[in-house]
Amino acid sequence: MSADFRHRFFAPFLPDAPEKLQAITAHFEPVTFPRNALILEAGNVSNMYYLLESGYLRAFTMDVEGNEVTTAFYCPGNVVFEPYSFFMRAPSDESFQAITDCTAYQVSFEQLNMLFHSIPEFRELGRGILVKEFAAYKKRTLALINRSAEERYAALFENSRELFQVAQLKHIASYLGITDTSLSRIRREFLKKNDLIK
Amino acid sequence: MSADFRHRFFAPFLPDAPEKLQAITAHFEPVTFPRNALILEAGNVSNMYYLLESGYLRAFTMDVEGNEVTTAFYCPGNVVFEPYSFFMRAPSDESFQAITDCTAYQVSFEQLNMLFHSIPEFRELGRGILVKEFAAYKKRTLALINRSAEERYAALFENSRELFQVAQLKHIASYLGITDTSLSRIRREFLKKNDLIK
DNA sequence: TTGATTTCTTGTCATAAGGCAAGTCATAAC
DNA sequence: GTTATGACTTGCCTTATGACAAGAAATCAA
Repeated sequence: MSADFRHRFFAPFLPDAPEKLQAITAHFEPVTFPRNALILEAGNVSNMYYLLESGYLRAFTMDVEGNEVTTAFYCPGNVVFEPYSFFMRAPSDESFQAITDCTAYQVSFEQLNMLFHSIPEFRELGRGILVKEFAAYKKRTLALINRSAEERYAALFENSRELFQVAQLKHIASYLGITDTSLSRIRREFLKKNDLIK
Repeated sequence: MSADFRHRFFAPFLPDAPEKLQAITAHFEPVTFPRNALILEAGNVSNMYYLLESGYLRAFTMDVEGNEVTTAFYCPGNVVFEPYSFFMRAPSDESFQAITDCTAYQVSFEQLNMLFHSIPEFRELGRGILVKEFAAYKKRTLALINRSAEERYAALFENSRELFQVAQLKHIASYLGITDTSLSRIRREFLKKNDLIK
């Protein structure tokens, strides 16, 4: 049978410690966000750590000219938090926004820290999540240096087609490091090449 | 008086626990690297965590076409390690290379983990270093999206002029996301504009 | 010293992507 | 319905950067 999402998420990391698993999942409480909701606003301290069960989110920040730049997309199954603001208790440069209705589980900084202190395996898991996020970010930004915009578009498209049905073109564009105008043209060529035109 | 580098590095984080400070610094042993030495080779597991006391290092990886891309420069005072490989015990995608003779202090994964388990303050410090590295990386790569190559060059130049006297142009170029040809031209224009021509 | 190798510069040309503005289309507000 | 607003497309032109190749300068080896 399928336990709830929290349980399915953490169980593989604690196969032999059901009481610890229970202690952890009990602290992640369900929460929902309507489409367009701001989950975290830049300038505030990120105080919640989320497991995204369904729906899509994006992170964005403002560049020096005041333009929004989407820095991340979050898909179902992802962990959502801003590491620096969350752990250093500092104002966030980034905002999080729901791009569809979402369901998630959340835990506060205080609760998470308490769990880290009391459950070494959970501490290790938390660090693993952080370093995996970092590695994924490095890998993604490497493409900004050595792949063309069309290649970056194709990679994102293959990785998450559903995202393209819910995210705005301008958000995808700034995530890929190009303008919405360019993305519109790239998309046209891409669909033409791949005979995906409706 | 000035204690050694390890002590100066860690003392501000443990002002009230000299015995813990001593336990930590005792596990960081001095090491030197000659210019051009490969400190970590891609494919191997990163097993050492370094505090760089003097000299400069770079991290690099290979892109899909087999070109070297410099992903980071490390200056005196920096912490040097590859988080994913180090903590996940996985082969590294990146290599580290000394670009000058260097002196550093190193601690192994086993020793660091032991210290993390036994000294909660050190654990917090370790996490702080990791999230600061991540935040710095995010900030730097954001410039790849919204700043021109010349602006990225100027920022790096201001941030670390000494680096420009020791790092090769092609390494700086791939770090900035441009070719060495373009960097050569950008540098010429930059020096002209700023009346820095010798 | 000499030659070999690497590093850096410069020229010519091609191209990816941006800036700007107009136009279409869909959606929400009234 | 009509209008207003935002989302996306397209055209025209500019520009930053890349590709390639030749030459200059620096470094290293013998």
